[in-house]
Amino acid sequence: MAKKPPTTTDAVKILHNRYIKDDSKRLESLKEEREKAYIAGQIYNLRTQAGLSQAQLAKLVGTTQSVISRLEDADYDSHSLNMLRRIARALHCKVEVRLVPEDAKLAVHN
Amino acid sequence: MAKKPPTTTDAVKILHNRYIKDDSKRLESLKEEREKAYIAGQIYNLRTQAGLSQAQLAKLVGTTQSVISRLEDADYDSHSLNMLRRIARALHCKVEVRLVPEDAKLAVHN
DNA sequence: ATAAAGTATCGCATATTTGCGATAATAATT
DNA sequence: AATTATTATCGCAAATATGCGATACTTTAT
Repeated sequence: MAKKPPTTTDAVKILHNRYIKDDSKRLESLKEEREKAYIAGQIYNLRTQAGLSQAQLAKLVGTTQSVISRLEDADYDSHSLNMLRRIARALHCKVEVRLVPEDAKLAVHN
Repeated sequence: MAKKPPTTTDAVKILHNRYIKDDSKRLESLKEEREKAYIAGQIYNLRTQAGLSQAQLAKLVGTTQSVISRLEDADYDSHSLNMLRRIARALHCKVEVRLVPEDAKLAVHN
């Protein structure tokens, strides 16, 4: 749906913003951007914490380095759940997908 | 990756098991099955709670009834995040994706 | 029981994602 | 600074998901 924006972003910066800096500014209409950047960041985090290079993770997943790089691109938003599950499996994780109401005063308990 | 199993399952039964019956039996190796069934269930729940038919939701999403039916099939596991986001938007939700460690003793607080 | 509304399933064209090599760009090491 | 390792990006073929009409099946209402 969304086209790849012109600028080249890297997940590291996004992660920095998310975890190191205080995220005081919450632009209302950017939830999706944040979410997809967050996915990229999760993959990056899990991979590096596991001490793996993109090439190494790629081998575990059964694909190539460039694919991993694409997944860690914060601008990339065309994930399939299958791919995410493959990544997750290689990193001993599971994928949780939740459709959470936007305007919920109180989230449904789990 | 996973092939569509032979049996025809419907999300309602899954939901019933999940919400009405007590889920005492937790088969260890079926987390993925449960997760993908859970996605189907979430869509079904949100749609019906919104008082929409599949055809009505389809129109909101910009697709057809059969596509919605496919998404609510508990056996369907080939989602794309883009499609999930479209569904979510139509139902005033947002999609949250988390890669959570399998063997975590304690989950990271939200 | 019939009709109507809703849902499931099939088939195939179209669109999108992945596979993957090649190469450029960065970062790390020596 | 020069290698070497790592990551980013491009291009296109192959695989997979969606679009969507048709139709069977199911449920609900009359």
